[in-house]
Amino acid sequence: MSADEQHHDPVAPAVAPAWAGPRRKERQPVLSRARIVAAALRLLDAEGMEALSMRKLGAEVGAAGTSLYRHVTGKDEVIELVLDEVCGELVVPAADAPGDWREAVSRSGHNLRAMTLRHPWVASVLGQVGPAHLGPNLMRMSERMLALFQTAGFPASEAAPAMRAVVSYVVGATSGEAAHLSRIARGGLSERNPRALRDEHFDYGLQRILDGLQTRLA
Amino acid sequence: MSADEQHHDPVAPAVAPAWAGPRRKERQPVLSRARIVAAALRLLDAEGMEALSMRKLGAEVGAAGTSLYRHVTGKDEVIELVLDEVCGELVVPAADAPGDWREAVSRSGHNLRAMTLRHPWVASVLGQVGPAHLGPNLMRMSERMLALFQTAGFPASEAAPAMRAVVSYVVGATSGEAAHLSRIARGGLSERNPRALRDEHFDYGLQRILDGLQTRLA
DNA sequence: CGGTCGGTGCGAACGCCGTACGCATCGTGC
DNA sequence: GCACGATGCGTACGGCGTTCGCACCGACCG
Repeated sequence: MSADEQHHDPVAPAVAPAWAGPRRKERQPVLSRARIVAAALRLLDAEGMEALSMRKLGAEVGAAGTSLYRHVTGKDEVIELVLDEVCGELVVPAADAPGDWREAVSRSGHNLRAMTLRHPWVASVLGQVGPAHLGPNLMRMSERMLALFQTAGFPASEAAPAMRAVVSYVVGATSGEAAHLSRIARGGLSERNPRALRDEHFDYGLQRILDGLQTRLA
Repeated sequence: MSADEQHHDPVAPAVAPAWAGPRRKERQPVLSRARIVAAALRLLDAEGMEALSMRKLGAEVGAAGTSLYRHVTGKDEVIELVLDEVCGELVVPAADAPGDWREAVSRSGHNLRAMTLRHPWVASVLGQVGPAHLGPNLMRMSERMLALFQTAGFPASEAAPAMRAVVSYVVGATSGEAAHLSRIARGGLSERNPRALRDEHFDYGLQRILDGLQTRLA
């Protein structure tokens, strides 16, 4: 056999392996940024934040851990990329869409919460990193939401603080929930609060914030 | 030399070291839970969450890293303990104190924020762990704050969600600030927002939530 | 007073981590 | 046909959390 598919293995047996036929399995896809963040997302959703290591991530894409560094500067960048990836799932209504601002902001808040509960590791990332350099997806959502407040009639100096208030509440409320879910998933305790009750509590706080913001529009 | 102060060193020289006199330096204070959490708090405040390692913590108390395990089950417990320690700094007014509920809750929120900004690593802990098993200090503060809402006249089913709304906002808003501060401290960028502006934005959101809650008391 | 015995500090070691580096390989443009 | 950049990877380094067994010490019991 030509020694071109088992390149320099120090303990390789001398016999020719039968699978020597197709030069490399299917090297078509190999490595790429997109493939890496997809694998990282799979790993994080399946096993949580502290299960993400460069070696495991390499195995997930079918490569050695150190190969990733050809495409990514390090673990931090992987986390930034995958965070922005899930931010692509966010939905916030356009500012010029029909319907009142309150409904639109409420939906956006629920959507942000739903995304974070789908990917509970997001809470850990936000705690550690904060949006260090917020990616394009997160930036886009941020701007869309700000537009919601601006067209609702909030004065220029208040639109941003108002948006921050809503987002802060959602992030804070959801962090607690996500940590709770992670603990459950990691085999800790059993589900205590039925889902409906958590939903109700979350919406209660969100509506109170919207009540408070609405008084500023009079 | 009596081999009782350099117990079993495989490459020890045969000559008697001169410093054999005072058997151990001053072994008076040695190790204890309190000493360990105090050292951990010092380390965390000085260098942040990811600088906390059992070895460094051991060095901080003047011991080997592995010695800590005689007093503490592991790193997680250290974090739980030190988190509850700083929660002892929290101040929330008594429910039967004079003054309106709104002022009391507002003060409590500002106090919680101030504590977290004094110890920015708290945000990381809340993100990762959530109050896993909330310690006695945190529990005490939680109950005091709940009492504030109950005596304010919130119906029994609303007092807890109302409290959670306020706490969630404060935690969410402060996490972002703390991450920002940590990045600044770690030498990243320069202070961009003056402190006063951040204070103002935080208070804006807090007051809007209180506005919203107040409407429920009519 | 001698002996034993639980509590305590610690060195060594295991397995994992993030990452730097140099080598082998491969596809591609001259 | 060949040189060269891009790419995958084995190796290695330093650090991490944690376990384990040994040395030591004070206290208690005879």
